[in-house]
Amino acid sequence: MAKLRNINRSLPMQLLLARESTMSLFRPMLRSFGLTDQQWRVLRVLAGCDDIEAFELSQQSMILPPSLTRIVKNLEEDRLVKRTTVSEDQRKVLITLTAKGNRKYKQVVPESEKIYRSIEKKLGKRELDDLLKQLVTLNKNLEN
Amino acid sequence: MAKLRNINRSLPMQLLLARESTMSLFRPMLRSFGLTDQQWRVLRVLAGCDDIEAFELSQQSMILPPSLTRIVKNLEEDRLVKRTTVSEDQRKVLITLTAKGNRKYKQVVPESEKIYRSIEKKLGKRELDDLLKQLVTLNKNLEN
DNA sequence: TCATATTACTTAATATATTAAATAAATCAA
DNA sequence: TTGATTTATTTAATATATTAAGTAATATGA
Repeated sequence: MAKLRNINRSLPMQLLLARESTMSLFRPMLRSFGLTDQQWRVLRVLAGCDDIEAFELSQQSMILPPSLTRIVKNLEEDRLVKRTTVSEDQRKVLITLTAKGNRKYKQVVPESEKIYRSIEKKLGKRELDDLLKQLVTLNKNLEN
Repeated sequence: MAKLRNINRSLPMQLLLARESTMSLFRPMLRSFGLTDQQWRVLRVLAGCDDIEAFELSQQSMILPPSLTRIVKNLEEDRLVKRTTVSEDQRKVLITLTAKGNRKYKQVVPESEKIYRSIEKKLGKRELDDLLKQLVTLNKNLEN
């Protein structure tokens, strides 16, 4: 009978485990700021630009459009982001960070970096850089 | 102002992207068998043992207990798994694969391996093994 | 120009994730 | 032995993921 590979040899499983191991270090910090993982991904992208179209935000934050619709709605209710429509193309929606959103972002950044440096310390900077390089290569080679 | 690292240098983001790139290759196949990602993770663990306690299944499938409760309930409605309670400790629940569940598992395995080999071909076996080794190390070093 | 197709986003439906609280069985301590 | 604690699982509440369908604005072509 055909047997499936062991979990230790399964790329999808090891990636899932790695993502979880890593995020579990950041999650308590994000929650202490009242943010979910996904909300933070959105704020992070928005902090890197003046404004951005919904589709582009979806790509960069790796959140599918239907989820993004609700996440942005919730962030808007918290006054962290603002939505406007583009007059030249009324289908499009522009999303921007509010001043409050920017303050929140600036509060989280140093805490996030602190955690990141603790990971660097645990793994070794060289090993981490090497792993990152391999992941970037993987992602390049698998993108369809 | 403190600036956050670029996404290309963010381990959590690259892991998320890698997991997505990889799973997007398996997902259509799993859906064609009427399975979600998580349902497949559960079947896969169950196929490796006669029966298993809910907590242990939760660990091995990397699904939190509350999610597992519903996933197992759905799989039970599809007659792919069976639940029984342990007489020595009535708190515990044992989950087993049914004959139907085992047939489903055996159908999926060769298709899954086929996709895995196509990934090996795209990335190179040596590179893939190396990446896996690094991920296993990462997971070992970050487990609390 | 006007029907058709495409684009950008939203809504809907079902499944899963996360955290907290609840339940019930088993264990422990006085 | 019994009241308190712990363990194993489930329920509940809110947030997100995934796929399909819907809506409205824009672009395209005869």
